[in-house]
Amino acid sequence: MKILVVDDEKLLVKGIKFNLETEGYQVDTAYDGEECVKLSKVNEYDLIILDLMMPKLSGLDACMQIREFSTVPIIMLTARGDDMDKIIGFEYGADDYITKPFNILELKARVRALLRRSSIAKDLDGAEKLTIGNITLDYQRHLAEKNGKSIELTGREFDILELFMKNPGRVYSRENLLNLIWGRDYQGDVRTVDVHVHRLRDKLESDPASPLHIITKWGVGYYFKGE
Amino acid sequence: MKILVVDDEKLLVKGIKFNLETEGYQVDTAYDGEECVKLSKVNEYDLIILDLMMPKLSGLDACMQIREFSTVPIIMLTARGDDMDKIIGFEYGADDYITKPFNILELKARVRALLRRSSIAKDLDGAEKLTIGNITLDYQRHLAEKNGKSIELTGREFDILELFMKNPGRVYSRENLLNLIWGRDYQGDVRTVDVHVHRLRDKLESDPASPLHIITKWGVGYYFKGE
DNA sequence: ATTGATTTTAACGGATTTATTAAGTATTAT
DNA sequence: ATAATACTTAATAAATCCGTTAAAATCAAT
Repeated sequence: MKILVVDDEKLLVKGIKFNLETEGYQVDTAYDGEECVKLSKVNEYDLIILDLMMPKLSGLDACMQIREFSTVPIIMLTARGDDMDKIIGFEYGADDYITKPFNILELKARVRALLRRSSIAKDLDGAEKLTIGNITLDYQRHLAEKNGKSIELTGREFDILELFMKNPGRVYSRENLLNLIWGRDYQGDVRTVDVHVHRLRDKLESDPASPLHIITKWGVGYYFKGE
Repeated sequence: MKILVVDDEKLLVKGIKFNLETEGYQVDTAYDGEECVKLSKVNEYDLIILDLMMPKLSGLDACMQIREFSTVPIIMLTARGDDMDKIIGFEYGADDYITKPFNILELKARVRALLRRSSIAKDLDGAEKLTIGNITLDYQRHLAEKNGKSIELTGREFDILELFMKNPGRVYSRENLLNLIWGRDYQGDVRTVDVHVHRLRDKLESDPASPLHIITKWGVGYYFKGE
């Protein structure tokens, strides 16, 4: 398991590196956002730990750039109070966050949890698949499967379903989805989301009128239910 | 709330103890690292305040030893300049630190912050949750849980329950609730509150007619009771 | 016990949110 | 360039929630 640790406080980076290495992980380090993006383009990391405040390129920007080409799990490090709201909303594509100063045991626990969660993605024969309940997402063929049957998905449909399936149960507002899937600078109608969800249901649900997997949280948004 | 204060300056320890006791905390004291570790093995402290420089066993070593068996929040006391790097950088497991000489008000504030933090916690899935007694509010799934069972809540219901659970025992008048949840300028009937409370009870209480959690303070309002 | 005030409960209609459909625009492939 | 596919917008229908009302039940005090 290969982890990249990025922070401009070199001592902190060394501390984390040391701790994670004793856990048996292979750890690379970087000290600013640019280096982080560069490294993660070249290497296949299983996890990235990323500080929010950094020179050259902030953690949030780095996170967004990485998300352009990778779905690697990212843990954000933040000072208490920072831009907490935005991070908690996970609008930038981070998977988890920890507030500084933190307890190294907590960091280890979260690293373990995220790696376990995402390791489901890389299946048996190296085939990149994500399965929740009786629905499987096939990354290589870029489609979904349900009870063995293939379901063709368009680009947007695939992205939405992937986000949902990576965090089953978690409710995403329409604004959330626009930010995460369409991008933060997208200036479109929120109702667009409804239509895409509708088409996803048409393809995925046995009875689209009373969906079992893509569920509406009234007044809030949508979420994915495993089974 | 039980706090352990450890420092070899006995006067300082007594001062802190006195101040924290006036805040309503129960305070134990120790004067070296060994005693600190021994005491924290026997007692369930909610917080430990630990000096860096101490005879027998330094604060850092004590901190590490405690971390072997406990995740209790720890605040380190350090002289300015001390081994700051190690505390900030190498993460021996302290949750916060204060440099001596310090202002007692600041210490109190940090104690409060650390103790409060433990109530709104994230579980290993990174989910934000607020738990009081056997009822849990799950922010990401936007619902409540009771004894492991999920309870769907509407928008208003969620807001009311959140306010209640953030201040258990505190009584809110109907006017209070209208101001806090509906907004200061809302011009509606106060009976609306009754109806929402009723619906909440229907979902949350085993026997809604004799509620255990959302309690009526007759002639005053409603409050939340943990267990 | 009776009375008056307060709270609980149930039901209804309006308001808001979501689902559905269809038509228009953009993108991609041939 | 044309056709096919994907995406967005807009309009209408359906579902859900919310606030009001009024009657029933409960409580506190005389």
